[in-house]
Parts: sequence; structure tokens; C-alpha cells
Amino acid sequence: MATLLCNERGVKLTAARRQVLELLWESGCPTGAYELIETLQQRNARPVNPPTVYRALEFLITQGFVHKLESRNAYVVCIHPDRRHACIFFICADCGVSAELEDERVADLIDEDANDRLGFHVTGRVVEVQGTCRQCTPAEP
Amino acid sequence: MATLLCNERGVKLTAARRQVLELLWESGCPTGAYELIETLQQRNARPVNPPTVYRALEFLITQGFVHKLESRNAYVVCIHPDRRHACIFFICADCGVSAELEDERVADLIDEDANDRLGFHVTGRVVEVQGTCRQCTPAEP
DNA sequence: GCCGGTATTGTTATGTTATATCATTCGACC
DNA sequence: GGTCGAATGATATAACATAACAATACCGGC
Ligand SMILES: [Zn+2]
Ligand SMILES: [Zn+2]
Ligand SMILES: [Zn+2]
Ligand SMILES: [Zn+2]
Repeated sequence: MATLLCNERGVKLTAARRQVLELLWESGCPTGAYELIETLQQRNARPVNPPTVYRALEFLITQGFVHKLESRNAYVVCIHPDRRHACIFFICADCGVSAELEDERVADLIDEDANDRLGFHVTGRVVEVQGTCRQCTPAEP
Repeated sequence: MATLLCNERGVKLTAARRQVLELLWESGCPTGAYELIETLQQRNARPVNPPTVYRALEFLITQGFVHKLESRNAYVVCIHPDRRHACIFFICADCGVSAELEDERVADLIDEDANDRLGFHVTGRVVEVQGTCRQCTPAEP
């Protein structure tokens, strides 16, 4: 999947990059860079330095395979890396999972505010919601 | 202003806290914690350690006088600290200024998505927009 | 005024996240 | 096989943030 997209785009999903992406898939949760470093280290049975992982993350983010959760300093796989999208992250403060949702309406409102009220030219949006997921929210009485 | 609100709320705007708030007001821009530390150090002509500033920031954020910009690791004064509000930050990548805008509609859409699509209980929202402000955006031809 | 408890600040150390820099290796192409 | 640019390795350090405990300030009751 990511391999295909990389081929199409003429960029290389090298071993290091693929490994980081796999780790994030397996984790399923937003994961910190240093946690990735540790896991990689164990798997490869040799030292992995921060730049290795940060460079891989930079690539994966640029290619749209991974998002950074700014409010957590954590990284998570994108659920639809094949197209540009305006997404919202819902991050559970209890169990740590995050859910990515697409909602053009939010992006449109933001862009509208930017244009009409500020004359601001939008290049990117960070929308991250804190709270508790369904599993971690006790049912209403 | 902040002094009044603190009195109402029965909390103290001590010297350290007031100084940090003043610095942020003067700066007018999102400012990093370590920049605040340096400036404080110079003004007071004595060493200022990180916990001093981080504790002040924590207080100011709790009281709603200051916001943290997660995507910048920077802190900025709130433009309407007297009431709870759902705000959006527009951050210029060029000159660094940020504009805070209130828009309930965005918050409502987010909450709607959270409820209807995820069963997610929202406790907080981070909405930060990257781009260029009016001054830094060349006029259309 | 003094005492005792609580909030705040000082101090030191350390944890966590991220990047700069330069050397080395890899891989495609000629 | 030699050349060039991309990618990785390796070391160091920058930037951001908190833990832990000691010292001090503040405020009530006495
Ligand atoms: Zn995505
Ligand atoms: Zn949860
Ligand atoms: Zn505000
Ligand atoms: Zn600007």
C-alpha cells in the first residue's frame, strides 16, 4: 500500500522508513519517537539513534502516511494516506487511543474565518480533541 | 484586570506570575518558556530557573489568562480571559504572530462529530491554523 | 506578636523531545 | 568501475519540561 504509493511518487520506502511505519501500524496508538527508537533497537539488536527515527518520521509525514499529534508529541498512522484530507483527531486521555475523522465542514469554517475575518492564508490545520473515548466513558445512568 | 479576576476567584497573582503575564503581554507574540526565563533573568538580575516560569505558566493557563500553542511549544496571552471560550489560533509561519478568534460553530461541529460518530466525550479542543497573516501575504495580482 | 499550617518559591537534578553536523554508505546512472 | 545525489550512521547538543525536596512567605487563630 505505502510501497505502491511511494513507487507512484518516485520516492523510496527504505527499510528504516518501512520499519517505523510498521511499528506505528502495530502499535495502533499514538506513539512517541523515543518509544519507536527503543522498539527498533530491540528488533534490530543494534543501537538506533534519534535522527534515524526522526528522519523516517519526517519522510512519512511528508508523504502523508503518518500524522503528528502536536498536543501529545506522538505519531500515528494515517487512515487514508492516498489523498489529501482535513482531519480531526480525538484523543482519549484515559486509554491513549486516537481516532482520525474527516470533516470538511470544520476545515471550511476555519478557512472562512481566516479569509473573511483575518485575511490569513491557511497552509495547514491542527485540530486535536481531548476527552475520553466510548470505551472509557461510563454509560449515562 | 487579571488582578481583579484573581481577587474574585480567591487566587493570588503573585509577583512571579504577574511578571510572566506582563512579559507575554509586552511580547505580543507566542513566546517560548525559555525565552521568558532569559528575559526574566535579565530584568531581575538574578537566576531564574525553569520551574519558576513553568509554574507561573501553569497557573496562568489554569486561570485562563494564557494559552499554550501546542504546535509551537509557545505561550500567548488570552484576549478574553473573563469567560470560557472555544478559540482558534491563526499562527503566521513568517512573522510569528498569532491571532485568537472565537468561533462556537467550529466547536459545535467538533462536538457533534464526537457525539454522533464516535461516542467521544470532549473535554478540550486544540485548533491551531498554520499559514501567513495579512501582512506577510503578498497581495493578489 | 507568635504559632502552625498551607501556598508559593528556590534549588538542584533529571527526564523528554528534537535537531545540527559531518562522516560514511548505498544505489542509480553513465 | 567512477560519479553524483540520496540516505544513513554517529556524535553531540539544543530545546522543552518536570520531579523532588528545602526554604520562605502568607494568613488565620491564639
Ligand atoms: Zn490522515
Ligand atoms: Zn479510551
Ligand atoms: Zn482565549
Ligand atoms: Zn505574518
